[in-house]
Parts: sequence; structure tokens; C-alpha cells
Amino acid sequence: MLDERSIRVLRAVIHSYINKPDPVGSRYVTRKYAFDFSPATIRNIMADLEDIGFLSQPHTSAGRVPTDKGYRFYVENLMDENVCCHKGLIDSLTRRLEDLREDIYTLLDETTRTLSTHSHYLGIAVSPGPDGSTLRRIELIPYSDDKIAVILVANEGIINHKILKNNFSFSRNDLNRIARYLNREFSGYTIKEIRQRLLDEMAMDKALCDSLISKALSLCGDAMSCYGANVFISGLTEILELPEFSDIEKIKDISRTIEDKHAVIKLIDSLANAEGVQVVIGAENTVEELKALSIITSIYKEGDKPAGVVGIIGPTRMDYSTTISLVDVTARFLTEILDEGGQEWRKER
Amino acid sequence: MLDERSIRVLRAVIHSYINKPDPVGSRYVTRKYAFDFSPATIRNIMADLEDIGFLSQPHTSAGRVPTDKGYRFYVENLMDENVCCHKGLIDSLTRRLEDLREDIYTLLDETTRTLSTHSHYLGIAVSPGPDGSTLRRIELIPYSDDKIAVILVANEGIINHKILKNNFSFSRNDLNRIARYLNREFSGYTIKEIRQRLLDEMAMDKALCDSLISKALSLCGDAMSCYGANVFISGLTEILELPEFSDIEKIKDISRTIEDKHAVIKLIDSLANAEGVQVVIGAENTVEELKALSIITSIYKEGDKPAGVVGIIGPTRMDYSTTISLVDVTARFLTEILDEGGQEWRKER
DNA sequence: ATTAGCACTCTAAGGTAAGGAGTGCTAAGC
DNA sequence: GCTTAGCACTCCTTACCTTAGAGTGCTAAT
Repeated sequence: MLDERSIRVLRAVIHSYINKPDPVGSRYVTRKYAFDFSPATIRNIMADLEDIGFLSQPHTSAGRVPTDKGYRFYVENLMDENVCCHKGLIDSLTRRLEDLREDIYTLLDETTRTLSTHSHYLGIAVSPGPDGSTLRRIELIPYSDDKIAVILVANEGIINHKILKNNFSFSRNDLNRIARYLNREFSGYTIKEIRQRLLDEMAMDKALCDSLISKALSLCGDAMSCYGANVFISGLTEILELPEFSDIEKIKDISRTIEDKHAVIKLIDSLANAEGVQVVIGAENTVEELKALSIITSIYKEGDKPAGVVGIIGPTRMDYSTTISLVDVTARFLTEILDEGGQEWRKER
Repeated sequence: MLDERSIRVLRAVIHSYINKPDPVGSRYVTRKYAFDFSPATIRNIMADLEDIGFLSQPHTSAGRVPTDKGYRFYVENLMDENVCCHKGLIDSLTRRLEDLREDIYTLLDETTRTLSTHSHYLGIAVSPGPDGSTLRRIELIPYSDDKIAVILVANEGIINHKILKNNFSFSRNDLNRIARYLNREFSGYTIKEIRQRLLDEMAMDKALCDSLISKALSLCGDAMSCYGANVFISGLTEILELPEFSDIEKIKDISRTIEDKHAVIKLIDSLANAEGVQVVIGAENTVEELKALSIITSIYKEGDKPAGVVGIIGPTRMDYSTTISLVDVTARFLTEILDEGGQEWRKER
């Protein structure tokens, strides 16, 4: 489809533009990227690339700028794949996450920080959703006369606590018995499975009436409802430094978007199913406010189950090859950390 | 020091500037604020106010702008105190915090959101520091072969969990015994007191060697170390709308500051000791990046002990009287909510 | 003590011109 | 037939100038 020369030119334009967001002209390309042709020839090639839709001109007498389609082609066909030794990243990840491997919230928070300082874009992470993670223990603690603290300890270091109104006023003894029962019945299952079983058993139990058990089940159900995924985003300071965000309006768009966690979760969820690194470029995005941005994500796993998502949000002219491998490495790193924690538990079980 | 007329002028200038950040001129003051004097007279008065340092001119032929010192005088002497029926605020606080009263983190997060939407500035909150809060229960849960999840349930709905490397490998039975011991010994004391007692007892215990107890104590000590205050900030979108932040550099300053939680905590801590609403105006601030901003805070309490701080960060030309009472009302509201939760517990004890 | 009048200052906005970067096209060269 | 030098053309950017307007400070009159 494209001959060697066109590809060289496209690559040159993209690299130049990634480096500095100024339209790149034919003369500049010949000089900077050591072409054996004159600017005029390059101009012809560029005109062709514009016809295909890979480049565009901000105005008649300006240089060329890559389009989303151009980036897409670049990412899929002509990226340098060899940028994979993120020594610095691995180092700081290891250093910063060493002590956190069991508390996934702090861990993800630190991860986004590290991602953003290394990429100079926004680092994002979504914690494992409720469904996938496996319950280790459930603990019931009397909190006040009519309230109970329920603590769910799941895999991946997730600990979720919740304080519930207790309509039945259990004694401490009751609570212990309920806790023992719940642990016997449910630990080792995923939250999703437990929810399902709760539904089943409560349907059955309607007739049957060991009231303590049915109360226990309803308690457990309450505890697991609205136990949602968490979003972490950091690096606003980083992207404020980028020339494309010298316009306040763009910053407003972004800040609006990232303050609305629901929107982010929805966005990320749509990418959470595919294996490997996902790249969404500019207008491919479904969220209006982010159509000027690119998103690179990858899932991390716990054992063999997908757990959550990490990634980076940056301008469309981002340094794809570096950033993609950055995200890739980070996701693998997280998977590894979670595995270490998980193995012990699986062994124990 | 100042005659009636000067005060009227100062108030007029400040009100006008708060409303719209344009230098205000003598003619405008006479017209808008119905003075019986000519612009020339007002000019003379303004010149006097400038001499005292309450007003200043951006440039020779511009109107006047209040200085930090001017705001200070305004806040201390001439503010309308009567803006105190924040019906809307109370309503949305009540509505949004109804179900959260036992989980202080979510509660504070929602509080900052509410504060920022109502004030259109940044809402901030700092959760109770470790020292003041009272331990209700401590719970030890085996997490994996060599790790223990320690869960501290404190007053004010704080639940803090932490996963510790367990160097002694306790059996589940040991853990239960340790937990029972710790609860008997320490529940009802503040974290600060417990830390102190731990130090004392461990010094004594060096000779004495009921090893389980000494291990328990060291475990407890670990759990309580680095259990720090948490900062919540929201409303970036709000302040982006303000005309004074049309300059990117200012936004950078702010975003740098609020991404650095340590700096914020340090800042807030310096205000946490005084009773009532604290107002820091512009350059009175010690943090370089915030010298263009004002900070209004108030402590909220749990029982009679100061628990944490809530407040608002905004431009120096903020609407002090409204904002101050907003913060005041919010702090009282939090105190009330925490009290409801606390009373039950104190009764039970 | 107050104020009308006036000269003066400074900014913000608009308009024009020059400079420059880059293009597309054409015609000549290899 | 592909390449390229040359050239006219377009459009943005910048600087500079001008003008209008808002506001001041001073002075002299009330």
C-alpha cells in the first residue's frame, strides 16, 4: 500500500511532531532526517499521505500534522518495538511498591504516580472490581449498639470495610457464630459466586427458617453490595507542562472528566476485556471530552483472572512506543506482585 | 482610625472586587454604591486608603484593588456577620452524608465535594490524625503464611487496616489470644496514649519475658506506626472557572501544591490548634505557592477533642463572609454527626 | 471641605505592514 | 518518467502604531 519512502516520511513527520507539536514542513524533514531527496519531492509524498488521510494541514501554508488515522497506522505497523528496557521504571516501581504489595489501594496509587512521572502524562489505575476477587475472610465486629463493622478480606490485598445498620441487634456471640458460618461457607469463592449463592440460598431459605443463618446471609449480602471498583489518577501537574494544554479550556475538559470517577470507570471498563495493551487514539474514543487524547491501557491479573486496569492518558501525539511498553511493563509488574501474594494463599488453602 | 466614610468606601471597593476582579474606580463607586459625594471626593478617600495600605493600584491610571491588609481589616472589622442561613448547604450535606456517618473517609470526601460546589472554591478536609482518636477494637486476622492483617477500629468511624509481615508466625489461636489481650488493655484509650504505654511497657518488659505479650506489643506498635492523617481536596473544576485562574502558571502552582499531600497537611496542621474559624489571607500564608490564595479553615471535634480540619481554599478576593460561615456551618455539622456516632459508643462503654 | 475641570497616564483593542515559513505548480534536467 | 529548481501564492505571526476609554491627581473655584 505504501512504498518504503512514504513510510520513512510518515515516520519522520510523526517522530518530529511527537517531539515538538509544530507542523512539520518538507524542508525540515529533508534536513533533519537526512533524506536524499529535495523538499519538493518530499512535498509530493506528503501530499499523497494527506490524500490517504495520514497527515493533515492546519491551514494551507503550514506544514503537516499526523492525523489519528496516521497514528493508528504508525502504532500498528511502524513502531519501534525495541524500547523495552525501562530500567528506571522497574527500579522505582520496585523501590516504591516493595512494602505495599498487600494493600492494593496504596499500591495502585503509587503506581499511577510512578507512571505519570515516567511518562509525563496522566497515570491511571482501576482497582479490581468486586466480582473477580476471592474472599479470604469475613470478619464481623460490633461497632456500636446498632451497628456492625463488616470487614471483607479478599485476595490481592483488598480489604473492604463497611459499617452496617444492624436491625436485629446481635450479641457478640451471635456475631462470632455468624462469622464462623460465613467463613466456612464462602471463603475461597469469588464475590460474584457468593452473590449468586446468596440469591439462591435466600430464595430457598424463605421457607426454611434458621433465623440466624438467614440473618447472616442478609448481612453478608448487604456487605457485598456497592463494593465497587476504585479509580486512581495522578499527574495533572505533568500534563500542565505540555504545550497542548496551554489552553485553559482543554484543562477544564480533562479536569471535569477525571473528577467524575464514574465516567472514567465506564471508559476503562470498555477496554478491560481484551488481552494485552490497548491503544485508543483520539477520536476513536467514545467520551467527548477525551477525543483530543489517547489512552493506553493494559489489564493486570491476579493468578489467571483479570483483576484491574492500569494505563496512561496523554495527548494524541504521545510517544506511543515508549508509553506502550511502559504500560506493558507496569501491568506485568503488578501481575507479578499480586501473584507472589496470591500463591501463598492458594498454597495455604 | 478610620472615619465612617472611608469605611463605606473600603467596603464598597471590596464588595465590588469580590464580585468581579476588575480594579474599581471612583466614578463607579459613587454611582453603584449611591454616595452623596462626587468622584473627586471618593478619589481623595481612596488615596488615603491607599496610603494606609488597604488599597493599591495595578498601575497609575487604573482603579483600586484591595490588598491583603485591606481584606484582613475587612474580615476583622466590617464583615456582614449575618449570612448564616446556609439552607442549601445544610440540606445537601444532610442528604449526602446521611448514610456515611460511620465511615469518615467517604464522609470527608463528600464534604469537600459539597463545600466546593457551594463555594465554587477548593474544598479541603483533613481526617483526624492518629493521636487524638480513641481505639475501639483491634482485630487480628491471619492473611497468609507470614502476614497478618491488623484492623484498628477507632472512634469517628475510622477503620484502619494494615498488613504486617509476621516474623514470629503465630497460630490462629495465638492471634485470638493476643487480640483479646490488646483489646482488654488498650480499647478506650487514644492512639497517642497507647503509643506512650507501649513505649513504657516495652522498656519494662525487656527483662520480664512473657514472650507472647511482648510480641503482641510489638505487633501493636507496628500497626500504629505511620497511621497518618488523610487529605481530601476537590473542586479543581470549580476554580478553573474563576477569571484569576485563566493564567496557566497559577493553575500549575495550585495543582503542584495539592498533589503534594505532605505540604497540605503541614499547612493545615499549623491552623489546627486554634478554636473557631481561621482565616489566612494571601501573603500571610507561609507556603510560597499559595501566597495568592486565602485559606479558611475550622476544626471539627469528636466529643470535646479536636478531630480534624475542614476548609476552603480560594482566591484572596473570596467572598469572606459567606465562605467563613459556610466553613463554620460545615465544621459544626461534622462535629454533630461525629457526636451522634460517639454517644452510642460512650454509653455502651 | 467639596467639587468641577483638565491634563496626564496607562491599558486594551484594532488595524496595518513586514517577515517568514511552507505550499503547489510548472517547467526543466537527469 | 521521476526528480528538482524556481516562483508565485497563501497564511500565520509578530511587531508596531494608533485610537478610545477609563481613571487618576492636581488645581482652582465654590
